Amino acid sequence: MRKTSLNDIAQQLGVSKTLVSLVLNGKAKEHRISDEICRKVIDLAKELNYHPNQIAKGLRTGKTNTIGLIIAEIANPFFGKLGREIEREASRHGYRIIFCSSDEKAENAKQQIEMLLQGQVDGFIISPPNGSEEPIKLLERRKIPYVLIDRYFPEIESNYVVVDNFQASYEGTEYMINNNCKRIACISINAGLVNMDSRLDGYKKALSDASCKIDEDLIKILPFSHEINDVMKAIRELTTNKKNNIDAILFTTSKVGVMGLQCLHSLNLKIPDDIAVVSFDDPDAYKISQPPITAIAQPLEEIGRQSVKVLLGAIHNKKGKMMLHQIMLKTKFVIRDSSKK
Amino acid sequence: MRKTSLNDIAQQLGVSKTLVSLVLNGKAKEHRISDEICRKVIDLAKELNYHPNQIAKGLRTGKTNTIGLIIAEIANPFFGKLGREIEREASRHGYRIIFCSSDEKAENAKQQIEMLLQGQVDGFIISPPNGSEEPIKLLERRKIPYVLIDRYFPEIESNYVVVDNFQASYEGTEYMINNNCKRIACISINAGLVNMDSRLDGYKKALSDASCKIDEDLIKILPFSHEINDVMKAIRELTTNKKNNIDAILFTTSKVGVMGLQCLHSLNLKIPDDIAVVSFDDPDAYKISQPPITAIAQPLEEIGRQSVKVLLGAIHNKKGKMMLHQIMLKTKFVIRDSSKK
DNA sequence: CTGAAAGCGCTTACAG
DNA sequence: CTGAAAGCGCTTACAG
Repeated sequence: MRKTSLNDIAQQLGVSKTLVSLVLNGKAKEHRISDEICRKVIDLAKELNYHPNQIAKGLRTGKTNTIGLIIAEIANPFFGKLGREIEREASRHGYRIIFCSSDEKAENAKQQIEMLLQGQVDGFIISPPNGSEEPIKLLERRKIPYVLIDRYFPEIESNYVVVDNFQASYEGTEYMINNNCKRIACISINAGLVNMDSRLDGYKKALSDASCKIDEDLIKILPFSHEINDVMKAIRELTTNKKNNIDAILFTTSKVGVMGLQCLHSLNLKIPDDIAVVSFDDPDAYKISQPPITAIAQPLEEIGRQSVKVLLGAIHNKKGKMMLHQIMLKTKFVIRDSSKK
Repeated sequence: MRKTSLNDIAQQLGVSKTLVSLVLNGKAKEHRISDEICRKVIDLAKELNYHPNQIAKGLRTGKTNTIGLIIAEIANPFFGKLGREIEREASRHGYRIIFCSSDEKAENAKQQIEMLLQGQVDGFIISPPNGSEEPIKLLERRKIPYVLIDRYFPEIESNYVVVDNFQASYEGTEYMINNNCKRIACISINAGLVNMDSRLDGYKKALSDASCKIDEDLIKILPFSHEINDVMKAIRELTTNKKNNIDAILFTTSKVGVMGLQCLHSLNLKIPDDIAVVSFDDPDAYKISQPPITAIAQPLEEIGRQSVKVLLGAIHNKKGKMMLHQIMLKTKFVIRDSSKK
């Protein structure tokens, strides 16, 4: 049972492929094709269960209706949920998603971008790892539509959709200060990426605005690829050294946060009495945690929606003036029991 | 900056496209093409940063090096992690992944399969929703390589990679029985799907083998698309009705389990003292839960690996005899504090 | 109102 | 050892 092609329909009807193509693409009117033939073509197409070969169409038109999504890790719930939203919005517009997990490695992202550049996607949504400026610039040079999410490179003028990390972090830190936390530590990752740096800056600014000392010993930056023992080491250093004397932690990602909670539990530290906790992101785990964890929730649906919208705008507008869309969304501060002293 | 094509290389070198294609596809030897030309072609290709257009290649060869992955929900951590493993293994073999979330709706899966059937993928890995026999049979008729994961249809002779749900469920239930649980409830979903039915059967068999009564009132089956209030309703019914008198719950998925834990907490029921808990799957949330949740962990890496392997086997073997691969893997029972009475 | 023809960028018999 | 040609399944000027 071979797939039916345009030609099959044309031959059975004794008309040209041109005609069939025109009709099936809804261009019958503008070419004033007779209603009778129109109907015949449409009926037969349905009968033969005709679906145009997208590959052939893609080769001819240069459009694939496919978006390349490059994120850190689809297994990371943050990106999983974001991916779902992106898929949902893309699907509304007839686009499919090819996804690649970069593991936050620039080399991976580079290879993945180059691979998908080979005529397979109409554009990219990318959460660029540290050091991946080069492949992004390549997209720029080649005039491939793309939009960055979660972070961006200040030195590259590109479309992006991010959240206001500085403000979010400021708010979370300020809340802890107002809840009588005196020595607030911060465990973060990925130094150098603009989103993470902003989170750190927001934390510092909140402290200094409240006339709290910024103690570099209370700031732990983990390597890009961190595992639970990295988090454990950081927490041990923070909690065993008496002079640190911490009573709260801000986790700047849920991946770190989830691991951090495991560590705190295994060290028998009580939340929030011993250590108050606020974390970026809002995975399921935070809702069922005892106590539930105060979260800085990102508007995943909105990020997904906007990034697809901006990308499709760029795809359809390729020839027109490239308008830059740089969108910064608000996070939502979800207060739960982990941050109450 | 247009992409360089085969023709560009051929023209600059004054040779034919044939030659260039042959060389770049590593068929120089078997066509005894001179080393000198070989080198020239390869060097120029590198210099021009040539990458073959996969779409054109796909049209010609009928191969896209792309796998269609249809799962319930990429935002569901179980499928997210599984997706990651599938991506990893596929990537090792030079394959990309287009993913679609069916939301467990047969109609969605059908549309997604039909869409990707239009020449876009070489094969499918599918977690088929209830009632999606028809599109699966379509693949069968069209001789499209595919492999089912997580569940299968007993009446369709297909490749699949699943876990031994009966045994897993039996083991979890048996463990609770041996831990002095007398009245073990089961909250499940998706009646009719073979994996869920097996989980229920395993639960029942363990009870009857231990001479415990199977009380249908203790079995709650939620609709396909369940939200937390469905779970809440079930748990309320189980716990408020005195004659139910339950002291343990088996959750047959982590999605239900995570919601269930939220409900138990909000009802102020203590785990494991009031209610012991065992759940299928092992999301992060179970590790940081207090107490940590006893889990029936699925071998995600193995499922991912095997499903890709089986699929690629089928793709490469298309003409050969279709050997059926039906793989059933063992789960891992991870005992934690939630199930100790 | 309709069709013949070119071409998207490849691969692959076929011929020499 | 190398090349001309056909063709994958479409779309789209162009011509009438």
